[in-house]
Amino acid sequence: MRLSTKGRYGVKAMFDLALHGGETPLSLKTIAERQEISEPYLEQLIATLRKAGLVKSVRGAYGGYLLARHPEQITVGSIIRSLEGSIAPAECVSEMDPIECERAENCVTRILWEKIRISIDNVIDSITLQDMINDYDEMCGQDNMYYI
Amino acid sequence: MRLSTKGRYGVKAMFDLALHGGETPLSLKTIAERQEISEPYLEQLIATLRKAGLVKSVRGAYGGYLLARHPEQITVGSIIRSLEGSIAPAECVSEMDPIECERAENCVTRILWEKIRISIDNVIDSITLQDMINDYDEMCGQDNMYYI
DNA sequence: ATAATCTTGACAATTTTACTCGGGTATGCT
DNA sequence: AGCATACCCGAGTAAAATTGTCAAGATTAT
Ligand code: FES
Ligand code: FES
Repeated sequence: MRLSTKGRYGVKAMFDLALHGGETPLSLKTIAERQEISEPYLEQLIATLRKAGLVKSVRGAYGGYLLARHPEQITVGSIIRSLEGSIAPAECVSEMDPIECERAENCVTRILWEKIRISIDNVIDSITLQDMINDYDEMCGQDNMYYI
Repeated sequence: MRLSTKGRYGVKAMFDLALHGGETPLSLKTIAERQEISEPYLEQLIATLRKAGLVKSVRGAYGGYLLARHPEQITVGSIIRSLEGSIAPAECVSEMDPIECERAENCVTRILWEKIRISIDNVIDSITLQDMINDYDEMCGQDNMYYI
């Protein structure tokens, strides 16, 4: 039940965009260096995020990436789901491509996997990038340092 | 965020023991056939469950496995955790072997992973094998058939 | 023009998963 | 005692997923 680096890096990159981004785009290089992610790898991930409509890209010199929406309108659920697919403990309870098991209608464990999936969904869909920024501000509020 | 077959088969096997087991032990072969799991593979898994103190074994002819405790005293959390390790979305928030990331004290995503982990823990620790049996009874209550 | 940057697709190393296999050990039954 | 039925243990292995790398092209500010 570990999230792969795709999902983890993706959230980190999106958080970086939410924290340091604004009107002017952030280059991939900047994000990759600050979050310590391999640049060519992040390239792949952010391409997925772009296709999912979570970031906008600006090509050419001084280009880069911008959040497609405001931080309070982007949930970590949408980020993780776009990079990892449905976060289902078993394929048969996936929202996107529910591969049916045989004997599915009589399967008790299926009920269990569904409960777990729903619980995860509830958490990740209820947390937005803005919530993370708030956590962040609270975390380094006293000394007013600018971490990461 | 998919559970591996270890966790899934483990829960299935334990549920089988809870449903069909009793005073006399169930042989590995019986469980493996009923749940459609490779017998030598299940052998590995149940060895882990035995070491975790979730099942007792009876060696020799007419031997097999028994639940170590009553179904209402065994949570699916304990089963999954013994087979898969801590169900942490990132290593740094694992309960068992929390491999610290660098910059951990300033990491915002860590708060997120922790929230996810806690939510999963809450679900799987609140569901026992007895709960699954109840779900099962309810599921095939009308026609009184004995599935699986 | 040119440098910076995104875009795309293919490729490769490493790790994990999901098993298999072979032989050993304990126990009930006849 | 001897045999069949089980559990017990450790090694090995093929396939899949993960985690990247790399090269060449397209776009745009300056
Ligand atoms: S595990 Fe998929 S229906 Fe039972
Ligand atoms: S991801 Fe582990 S501390 Fe940030």
